[in-house]
Amino acid sequence: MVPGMDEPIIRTVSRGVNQSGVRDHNVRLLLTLLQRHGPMAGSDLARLANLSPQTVSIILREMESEGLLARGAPVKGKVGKPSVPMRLAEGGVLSLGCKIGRRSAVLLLADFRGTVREELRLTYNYPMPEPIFAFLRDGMETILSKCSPAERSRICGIGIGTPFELWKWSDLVDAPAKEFASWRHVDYQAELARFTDLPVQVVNDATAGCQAEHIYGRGKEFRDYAYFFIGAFIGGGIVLNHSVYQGHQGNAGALGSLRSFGPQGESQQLIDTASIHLLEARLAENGHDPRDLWTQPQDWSSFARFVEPWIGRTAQELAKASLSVCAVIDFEAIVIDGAFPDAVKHELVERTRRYLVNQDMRGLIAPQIEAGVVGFNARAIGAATSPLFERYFLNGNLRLQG
Amino acid sequence: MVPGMDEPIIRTVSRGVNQSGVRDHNVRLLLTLLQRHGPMAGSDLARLANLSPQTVSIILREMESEGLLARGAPVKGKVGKPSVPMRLAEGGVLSLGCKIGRRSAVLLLADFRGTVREELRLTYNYPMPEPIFAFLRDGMETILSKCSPAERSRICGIGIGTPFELWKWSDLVDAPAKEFASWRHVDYQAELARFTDLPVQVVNDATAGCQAEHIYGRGKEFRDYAYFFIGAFIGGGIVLNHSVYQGHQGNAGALGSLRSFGPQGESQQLIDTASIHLLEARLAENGHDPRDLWTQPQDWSSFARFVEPWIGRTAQELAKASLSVCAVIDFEAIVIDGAFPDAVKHELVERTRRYLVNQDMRGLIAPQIEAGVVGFNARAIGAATSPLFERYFLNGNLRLQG
DNA sequence: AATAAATAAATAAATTAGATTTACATATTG
DNA sequence: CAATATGTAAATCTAATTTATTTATTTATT
Repeated sequence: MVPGMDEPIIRTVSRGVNQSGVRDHNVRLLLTLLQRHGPMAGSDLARLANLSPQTVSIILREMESEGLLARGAPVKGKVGKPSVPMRLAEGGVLSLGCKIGRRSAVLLLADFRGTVREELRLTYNYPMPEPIFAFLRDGMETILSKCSPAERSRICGIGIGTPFELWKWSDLVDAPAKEFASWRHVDYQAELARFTDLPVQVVNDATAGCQAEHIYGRGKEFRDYAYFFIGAFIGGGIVLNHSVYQGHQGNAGALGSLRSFGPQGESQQLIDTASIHLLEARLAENGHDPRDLWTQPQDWSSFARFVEPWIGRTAQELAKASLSVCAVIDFEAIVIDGAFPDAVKHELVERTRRYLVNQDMRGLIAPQIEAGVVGFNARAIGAATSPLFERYFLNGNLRLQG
Repeated sequence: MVPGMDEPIIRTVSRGVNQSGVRDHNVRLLLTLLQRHGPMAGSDLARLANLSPQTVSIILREMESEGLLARGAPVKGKVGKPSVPMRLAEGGVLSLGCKIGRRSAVLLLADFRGTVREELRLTYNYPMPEPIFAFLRDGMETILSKCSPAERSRICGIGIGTPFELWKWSDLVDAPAKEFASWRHVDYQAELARFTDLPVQVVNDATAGCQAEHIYGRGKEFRDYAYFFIGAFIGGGIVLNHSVYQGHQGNAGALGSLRSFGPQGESQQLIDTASIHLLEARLAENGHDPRDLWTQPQDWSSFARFVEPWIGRTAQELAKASLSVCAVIDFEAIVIDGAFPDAVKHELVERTRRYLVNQDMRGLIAPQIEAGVVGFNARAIGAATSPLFERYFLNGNLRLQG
């Protein structure tokens, strides 16, 4: 049995449970445990899940016969019968992810272990619906044509990561306001339905990044954390109870909208004080081409003169923002990632930690400040996980539909 | 940790489900639905819970025979057999709640429909463990002695609502630092175990207020909201997915620690800029007795000269704080309550609404600003609900154990 | 080195819990 | 009286647990 169903129903608190619900839950639980902890024997899964070995055995054999799980080499060296570790099968489930950003859109195909199989990119001066949907249509055709029929049948959906209320961005991205307003009425489901039958999930782009870090990166280390993704504009995501929380309207973790203060004490938002577009502007002012930031993603050394003060300012803002979010939820950690070189990321994290200790922490529990590991493609990879969670994994928190 | 315990055990996502787990869930679900929606027929419950009428029937009869539910008069006037509305039985479950505050402690006995049966109060200049535990011991004896044996057996626990890290308050409450530090190592479970076998839950006081508003007040109207309780010091709680979220360490909703700014632009916390102790200080400066604020809880008209500007300042702070929290979670609403007259509360809410529209709301969804209805006793009533949730109601979010 | 004992894993068979389905009695409206 | 909805008894079904068995291995003993 594949745990998912044709018409995904929101799991509200107010839902009764019956036997098939139990099985669905337990199947998802075992898949989720294998995803989080890596290959494991049935006996270990039974202990971890608090299920009887027999129940686990039955579910594992079923999933194995469906091709979702693969059998590892028996582990010897301990007393007793050798255990057979089970793992998520390579290519057992595939999904598509798309990220729509300030400078580029990415479409990729990944499997449920996080391996990216194909990746396509479209760059632009500012995003517009028509070229992006054309890119998706052609891109999907390209990608699907490389898949065997068996592989194609294992693709469980496509996730789109896009900023919240993109249509309000026209001034930020120097796009003609009128033309740009067409984003307002874009219906992703409807547009994609023109050329694909796959289920479509729409997620906030930074929340998608958070999702990627959560399942393929450092997220598993923490129960509750806030995630900052610093791209052209800073965004965020939040994790509660080991699950990404999207929020009622999909706008939880809108960390770019946290209050901040400009140099003259005027009220600003984090997006105005801790984003790469500030660095772009500084480069442009000084006669450099800001697009080099994106074309040389792992080497910003030629701009060091501008990058250094930007890191300082950004770290200061992140330290304050970290405490603001910890007043709302007692996060264990703050995870910072972004579209910048690893060296920049680690310097930023280090300095944020140093600024943090100087803050007023009365009534708060200081969070750990940690660097994310997924990096550039986090948003697209995370978008691809949405269909997986919809059908195969367990998500403790409610999620949006569609 | 206060609202928590030494080793918090957590119900993780990673738990398998079996038949008895299913029954437990469904029983709690029906109780929770009756609590939230009021009396209802089995047929309605079945539709709402998405369970078969038969399942609901069996569970209802069982709970009725246990005395948890009572049968209402059959409802006629519609085609078909009249339906029999079932309701939470008066006194079906009882619990104790205690709030420890700046100026007073309260102990009360309530039933699971929210009716307060007994209420005792202890006032002091500042809270200290010994007199408070003595008050609890004597108070419980007083209250229990008025109960029949049957009633006593229906008391399912005691909840304690107390501020986080109380021992750090000595300067705020003008208590001798050394003596006050004894709060640090207080173990509520152990202290109460000296004179009662009831299970003890410790919760943050403002979170308890939130819990009370959530189940007996306006909370049911919203799926996600932040709650401010303005007492001597401001505190908060948060609700996600129709359930109070306490957080990993019990310190979620530490809204008093939100960043704010003093008159000279210096960094402060909301607790310093939006609490009743500011008003107390102003009264004291002007030769009034600040304790009158607490002894005349429904009439502050004699201090109008000071109350009026305090409301203005507080509303301004609340408006900013509201948006800060909405950047973390896309709350539908902000609910404001406190230990002040209803007239003050409504003026505060009204003015917060007006200030809100002048804020920078880019990237955010404006929350509704609403007044809570539980008021003064919210924290103690809410504390009493903790044992109820532990045993009888459904809480979508994980909670701390112990 | 050969063999027996102990241990852990995996699974088949029997049992059990609790949900759903089916069928029906009942009380009401129109 | 027909239609309709509620509420429950009996039968059925799903998926869990429990009990018992097989299997592969390590460890101790001869």
